[in-house]
Amino acid sequence: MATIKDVAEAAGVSTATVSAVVNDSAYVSPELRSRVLAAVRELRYAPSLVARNLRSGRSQLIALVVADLANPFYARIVTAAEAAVAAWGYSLVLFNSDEKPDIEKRIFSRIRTLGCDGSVIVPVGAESHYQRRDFEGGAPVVLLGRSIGDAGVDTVTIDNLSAGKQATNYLLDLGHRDIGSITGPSQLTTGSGRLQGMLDAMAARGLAPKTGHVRSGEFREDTAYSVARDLLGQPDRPTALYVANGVMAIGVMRAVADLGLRCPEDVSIASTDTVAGAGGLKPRLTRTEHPVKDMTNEALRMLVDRIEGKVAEPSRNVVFQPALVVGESCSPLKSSHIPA
Amino acid sequence: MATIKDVAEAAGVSTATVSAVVNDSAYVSPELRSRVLAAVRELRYAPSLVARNLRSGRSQLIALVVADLANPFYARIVTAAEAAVAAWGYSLVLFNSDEKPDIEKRIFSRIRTLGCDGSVIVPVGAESHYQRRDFEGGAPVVLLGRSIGDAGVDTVTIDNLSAGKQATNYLLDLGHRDIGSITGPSQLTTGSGRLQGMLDAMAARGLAPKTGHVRSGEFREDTAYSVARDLLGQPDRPTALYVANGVMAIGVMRAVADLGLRCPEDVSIASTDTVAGAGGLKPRLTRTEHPVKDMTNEALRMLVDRIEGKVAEPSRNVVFQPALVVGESCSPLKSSHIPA
DNA sequence: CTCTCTTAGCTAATCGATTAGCTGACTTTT
DNA sequence: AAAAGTCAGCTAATCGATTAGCTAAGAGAG
Repeated sequence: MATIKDVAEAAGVSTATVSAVVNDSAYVSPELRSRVLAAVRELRYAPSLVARNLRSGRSQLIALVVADLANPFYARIVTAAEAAVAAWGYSLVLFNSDEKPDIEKRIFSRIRTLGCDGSVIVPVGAESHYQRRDFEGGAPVVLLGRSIGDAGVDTVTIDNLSAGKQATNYLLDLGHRDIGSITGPSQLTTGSGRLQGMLDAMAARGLAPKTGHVRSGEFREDTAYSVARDLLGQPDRPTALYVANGVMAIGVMRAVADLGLRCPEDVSIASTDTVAGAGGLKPRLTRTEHPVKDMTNEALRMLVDRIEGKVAEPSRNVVFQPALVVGESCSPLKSSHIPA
Repeated sequence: MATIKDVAEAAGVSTATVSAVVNDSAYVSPELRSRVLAAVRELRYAPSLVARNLRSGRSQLIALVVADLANPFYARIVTAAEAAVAAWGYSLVLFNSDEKPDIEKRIFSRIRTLGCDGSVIVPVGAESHYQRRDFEGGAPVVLLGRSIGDAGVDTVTIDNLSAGKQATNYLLDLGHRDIGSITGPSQLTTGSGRLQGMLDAMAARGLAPKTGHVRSGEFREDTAYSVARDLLGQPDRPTALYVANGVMAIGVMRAVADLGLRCPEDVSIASTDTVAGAGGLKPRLTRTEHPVKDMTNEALRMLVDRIEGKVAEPSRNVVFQPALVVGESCSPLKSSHIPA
């Protein structure tokens, strides 16, 4: 690789002049300018980002740390982030913390040594992990997707409460009163928040799920399957179910089919899904979806603002609203279901 | 960020000593060593990769360029690559060429200026794009997934011929003789290769598909749906179909259902799929799968070998074999199908 | 006691680019 | 004609780490 010195020598000028021509940062006479450009072409010179970075303290790199690359939700974040990062003129360095806080810690130090200009992180650790000191002296950070306690950093999250509310209200509007739920783990905000939203929606109409009609499916397909099978096999099964995520919805649909029930005729299913589609299920699911692309774009916009020093505020928290997407998995409550 | 100078000052030693301690590259007395380590911890010093880079000419970065991030196949490559790259002590810089040769070209120059130590590329351009001169003077490259003409670089590909053969042989072994195929675009090796394998397998038993029983589904679900619907709606429909990829298989299954046919009772379906599962279709598909993880690991092993100068050969081409995964979408030919 | 050998740790050059600040030629002003 | 001003282009410092080569102190030999 040719260096700026080679070019300077070939053109019979100083490196400063070459730099001025290449960056168009100072006036250079047409005579010298053309000699420099000729030498650049001749030697196929491309300025080394590494050297430029050392001087400027910038790396043009933005790190993205996701919790589980194999999960389609994060895969979509990666897709959106790559496009956004490229559009802002940076390159994307990708890390997978695999839901392990200790791996995440090692990644953080790696990001520091790489000199990344900033990072978008889907946090996996407990709140304590993200106290400001962890980022102190380092590059700006935006936390994406999962809400953790206020760590004094920018965050972009989803309104899980609203997701549960929207899906449940849809079922309520169809006339359902006996609604059950397959929930996620209560220690995750994605689990507890959505359930709380569902309960809030019902409470707003003076209702509450029957005892035993709210079960944890652990965000897992197999668990959701067995829990749903048990719940729907009972004589007083709910007429509708709110399922707190997409993989569980697949398990629930399987349970419905295996019990000889039909969806939506016998039971209405509404869910919250992080990504579109839930694997092309047969009756397309009525669900709330996360605006993954918008969220990711916003996270990167916030990050780039910080990197380029355009923001003064200490920390901003943007909350996105999920969107209700109506499929064919819900039907109005049939009169036969209405108790006498 | 603390620099090596700050640490040297704090510990009362020279920068050379700090470097020696940090890199364990020379003997340092326990006394000084501990003072240095204390200062490192105190100042949260992490050596700047940028500076180290400039000196060593290495960047510890490996670029991965995929053709379409939104495609689950490439998403799996990304997942496997991130893990492999991390295991080798590098970091992954991710690019999406979006199937566009001109974007790919820009990415190549970006990779050069970033000073990446090497790249794994899923090529999208025509052969001419990858002639050796494009990489000349640059870092080592391994082409992954798609085979292009011999460009003098290392490649890791899949045996598409074998994929078509294996799936078709399975159908033949079940007694099927009238087998049709929904193929991909013939200009792609993944399209033409798999079809050729299917034809070869039949020819090996003195058979050939009937006229009109081989149709192009363009690797698209909707096209595959309408083509399959047309093909299977005819009175002399084939008893079995070989579908050349996973998304098309979803379309075909939908067509089967919409025609009131049952799989595998009325028609057997075997496919080739790049990733596992094909979205959890109802009768699980019998298919050939790509060993994505193994392929990606091998590509990175080859790349790291080159980067670290362990290989002499001009170029190596590794071809992986697809694996047949038996599901429930194929059944033996029923006697009613056998012509009198 | 002097000379040589060893070696811990330091000084300073280096990687490639940017840029503050200087030089000297030329122009303008009085 | 001398002083002042302008500015194209150069010199050299700088970013942070590594490392060749040097220094000086201690050990061992004679």
